[in-house]
Amino acid sequence: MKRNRRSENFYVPSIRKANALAKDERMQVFLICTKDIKEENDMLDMKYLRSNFDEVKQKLQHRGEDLTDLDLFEDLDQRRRELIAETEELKAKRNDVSKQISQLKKEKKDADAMIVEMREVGDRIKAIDTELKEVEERLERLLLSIPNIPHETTPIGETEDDNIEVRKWGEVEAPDFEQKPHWDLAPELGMLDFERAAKVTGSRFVFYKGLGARLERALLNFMMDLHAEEHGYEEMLPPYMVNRTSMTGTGQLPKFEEDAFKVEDWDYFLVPTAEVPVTNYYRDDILKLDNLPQKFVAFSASFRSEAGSAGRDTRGLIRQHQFNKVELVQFVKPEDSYQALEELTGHAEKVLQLLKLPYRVMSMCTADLGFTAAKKYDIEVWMPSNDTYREISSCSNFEAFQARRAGIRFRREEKAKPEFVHTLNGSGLAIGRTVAAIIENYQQADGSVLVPEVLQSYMGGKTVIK
RNA sequence: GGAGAAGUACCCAAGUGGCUGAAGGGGCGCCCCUGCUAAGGGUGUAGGUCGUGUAAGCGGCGCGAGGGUUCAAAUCCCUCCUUCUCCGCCA
Repeated sequence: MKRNRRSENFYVPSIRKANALAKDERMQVFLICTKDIKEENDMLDMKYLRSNFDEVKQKLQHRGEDLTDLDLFEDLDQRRRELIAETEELKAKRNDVSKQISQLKKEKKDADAMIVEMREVGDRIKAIDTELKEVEERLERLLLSIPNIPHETTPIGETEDDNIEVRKWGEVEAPDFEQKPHWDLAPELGMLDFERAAKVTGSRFVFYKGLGARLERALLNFMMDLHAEEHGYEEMLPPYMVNRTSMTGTGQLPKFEEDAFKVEDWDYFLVPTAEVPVTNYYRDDILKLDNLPQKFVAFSASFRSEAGSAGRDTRGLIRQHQFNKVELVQFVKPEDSYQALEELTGHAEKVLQLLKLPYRVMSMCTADLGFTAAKKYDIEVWMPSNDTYREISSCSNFEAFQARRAGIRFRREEKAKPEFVHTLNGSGLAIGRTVAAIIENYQQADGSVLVPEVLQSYMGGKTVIK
C-alpha cells in the first residue's frame, strides 16, 4: 500500500495534489469538493494555535466573525495526534517484520505466520489512516476558515466608521462651477462608452476609447515606470487565470468563491487581483536570504463578481467587473514587514502626489480588515461626484498568513530551518478609479479635462482633453 | 486535437518486488599531497515535514501527484499533472 496517505509535508503536497486534480478530474472534483475543501494548507500554525488557543480566540473576536467552529480545534487536534501515534507504531512494526520476512525468504525458511500477521496489521493501518485522513481534512477546513490575527496597531472597531484617518494630502478645492461626475463627462468627451459595453457584454463593463483609452494606457505606463524605476520593483505581467490552489494560497478561497469568476469546465479563476498570481509565484519555494526583500510591480486586469454589491456604484468606473490595476507585491523578512508596509503605502501615495490628486490614508479597523490582513491601509482619493474620498488603493501586511497557506519560506542561513516570509501588497493604483479621479478633479468650467503634468509625455504631449 | 518519449536528491544519472530507508558521476564542504596549477588523493553531502521527548535522540513519510495490488513498491496496475519531439489547428 502507498504510505503517504496523509500529508508528510504539510504544505507542499497540497499544492501538487490540487494541481494533479486540476484537469481531468476537475469536473468531478469541483462537484464533490466545492464545499469539501481538501487543501492541506493551514492558515494558523497548528502548534501555535495549540499552545495559544485562548489568546488567538480572543484576538479574533474583534473581527466579528463566527468562531464557533474554532472550538472543534482542540478535539480534532488531539484525535489527530492519537491516530498518528497508533498508525506509526504499526508501520514501524511492519517495516521491522518485513525485513525479517525478507531474511527468512532468502534463507528459504517459512514466513507464512508472519505474513498472515502482517496482513492484519496492514488492514488496521489502512483503517486508521482512513480515519486520520478524515480528521485531517476537517482540521484543514477549520484552519482555512480562520481569518488572520489583527496586528496590535490595528484599531479595534465594529464598523467602517471606526477606521482611523492617518493622514491627509492635498487641498480639496470647490471650484466655482458645477463639477460633472465622470460617468457624464467622459462619454461626452468620447473617452468612455458604458452603453455599448452593456450591449456587448453587460452591466459593469466599459469601453475606453480615444483619449480615454490613451489616458488609461498613459497611467499604466506611468505607474509601472514609477515603481520599477524609482521604487525598486521588478516588473511582472502575470497570467489572468489561476488555479484553485493559488486562490487558496492567498486567501480568496475557500471562503469567498462567490466573489470570483470561475472558468467553466476548468478549475481556474479569473484573477481578482494580480496579488494572486504574483504572490503564488513563489508558492512552495524556499527563498534565499540574499533574495529578500523581493518586490514586484505587476499590471493585470482584475475581475470581480461584485456579489453582494448589487445597486452600489452602478454608474461609472468605480465598481466594474473588470478593471485594470497596477499591483505592488513584496516578500520580506518578518522583522521588516511593518516598515515595508509603510514604504509600500508610500509608494502608492506617491502616484497620487505626482498626479496632484488629494487623498487621505485610513487605517482599517478590525471589522474592516478583510479576511487575510493583519494590518491594512486604504488610500482614498477625493472624488467630487461623491463629495467624499473613495478607495483607490488598499495596502496590506499579511504577515505569515499567505506564506503559510502557500508555503513561501526562506532560510536565514544555509542549514537553518526554513521560516515563513511575510507578504504584503497594495494597489499602486487601481487605474480605472484613477481615470475617474482625474476626469473629475481636472475638469474645467468649459467641460474639458486637463492632462496632469506627469502624464503629458505619456499622452503624446497632450495637455487637455476636450 | 492525434502519435510518441520522459519526470529519481543542488545538477546529471543507475535502478522491473525484499541486500536501494536510493548506486555512480558532477558540484559543494572538510582534510591531505603537490608549487608539473583548466592537476592528484582522501572524506563528507538528502532536503523537508509529521509524531514523540526538556534535550541528545527515537519513530513515521519520501523516487512528478493521487489511488490500487502485495506481508513488502522507485520497481507492478489505474488516473492525473508537467516537460520534450512529430503531425494537425491557430493569435
